Amino acid sequence: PENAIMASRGLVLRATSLLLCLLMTPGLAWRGLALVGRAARPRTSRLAASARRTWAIAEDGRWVSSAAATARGANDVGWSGLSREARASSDASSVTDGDGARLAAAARETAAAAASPAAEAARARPVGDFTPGFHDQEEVGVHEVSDAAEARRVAALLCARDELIHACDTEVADLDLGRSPLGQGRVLCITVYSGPDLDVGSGPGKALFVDTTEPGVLEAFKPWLERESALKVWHNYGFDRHVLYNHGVDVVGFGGDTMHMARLWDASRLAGYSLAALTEELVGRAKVSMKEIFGEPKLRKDGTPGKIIELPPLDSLQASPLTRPDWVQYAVYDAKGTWLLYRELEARLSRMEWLRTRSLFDFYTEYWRPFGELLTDMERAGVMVDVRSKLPLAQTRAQADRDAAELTFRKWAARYTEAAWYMNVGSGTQVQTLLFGGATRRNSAEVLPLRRTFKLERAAFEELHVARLRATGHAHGAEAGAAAREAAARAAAATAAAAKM
DNA sequence: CCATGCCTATCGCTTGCTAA
DNA sequence: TTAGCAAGCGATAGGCATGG
Repeated sequence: PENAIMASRGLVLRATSLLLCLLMTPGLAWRGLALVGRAARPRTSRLAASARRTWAIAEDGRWVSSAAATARGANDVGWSGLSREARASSDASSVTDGDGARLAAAARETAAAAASPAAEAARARPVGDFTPGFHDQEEVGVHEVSDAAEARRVAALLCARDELIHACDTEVADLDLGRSPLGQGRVLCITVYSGPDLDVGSGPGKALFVDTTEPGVLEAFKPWLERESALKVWHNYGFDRHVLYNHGVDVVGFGGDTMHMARLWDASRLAGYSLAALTEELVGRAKVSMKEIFGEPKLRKDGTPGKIIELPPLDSLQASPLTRPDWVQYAVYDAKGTWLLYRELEARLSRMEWLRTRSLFDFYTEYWRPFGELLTDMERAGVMVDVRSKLPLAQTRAQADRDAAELTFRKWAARYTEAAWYMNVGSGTQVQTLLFGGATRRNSAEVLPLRRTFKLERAAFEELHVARLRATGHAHGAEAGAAAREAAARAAAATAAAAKM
């Protein structure tokens, strides 16, 4: 249709998980039901809780968690100051080898030692049961690909290893997380882990860090990414496929999506389906978030660090020699995590029966995997919406329907509590008070308040009041307006009186 | 001493989301 | 479908400096 324009790609993207839910077989639905009882298990593991902790440096130079630091009154020894120092010494020791994480850790230790001689002893056994964040993580061996010639060489080697399953991930800059990755986002790097056997010249079992900000590198990898017979597994394939498509790379050779596989394995996970949660739980591999590794406290006007942690632009984390080693480790860690998770989920699904003689992994391979590929095609195409003629009509109709439903609700609610006529029907808190005020929570002794007071804009009040008078047939036209103003004045006087008390 | 302005932190409520 | 969570936002409290 000539007037139709493309819209709502985000809508399609969001429909992905819903569609996957709809695909559930009866067997799966039953499984989901049975798992509800698991809700009682601890939501957060000890590891996850520790990873979320922030760290400070005490006067004696030792690392302490923020809670402990506050208790000692040591939280004023700003850790951002130390972090800068650490980076300065990391710079001084010339970051040239790929051994970034260890180097940065050493730099931090140097800085800590400089802060106090007592730190030397403390360094061997840090306060608490773990060392700070990121450097707890296993270090992944890396083969860096940073120029076109090397990219061509490595991509050719990959093309010769179609028997392997290659786990891939990307890091992306210039992305608005609230919007679809189609048409926005710049791929900074691709990371690949193909198992312990692949050796591209620097030894077996290395992960690849492919720097796509260098000219010609992505082009050199394009043939492998577009190679149907090279099976690549991802965590949330759609996202990576779309951002790569922005660069003219049409990824095919879909080997699997660990997010979808996890959904098939357990469709009712309270912890969700993030790579971090799944790898921690299924392969016992903790992950520290980007914000915790690279976040810096926002400086207040007076220069002292504030409480808000900000993430620098991601392209600068990759480009700066101070952060690049940690960045490479971070990126590669996810690719290896995806590979490990794939293997684990393959094993778990293979142990689950489907059609008596077959397994849920067969089901995944035969149905969900091709459907996963199809879904990304659908997302790419989007949904045609006739914005000029159909959409305004649909909107008008939807709004009228909603207004009518709201009026019905107000009439009903006001029969029980007069003030409910004026409530914000979109507020969960207000609806909760109306329906459950005075009730006791199932899991605790807490009793929901029987009565709560909510603020209301004068204009909104007047509008609702007019609607109320109209609905109850007490007044019409100008009369209603006058009544509303009167009521508003009464309400304002009451509020003022209450404020004085 | 008080008023004022600027700033940050925090609170309560709404909203959107369940991935990245 | 649902509960629970967290981001975002406006309102507000409180710290601090300045100025009369």
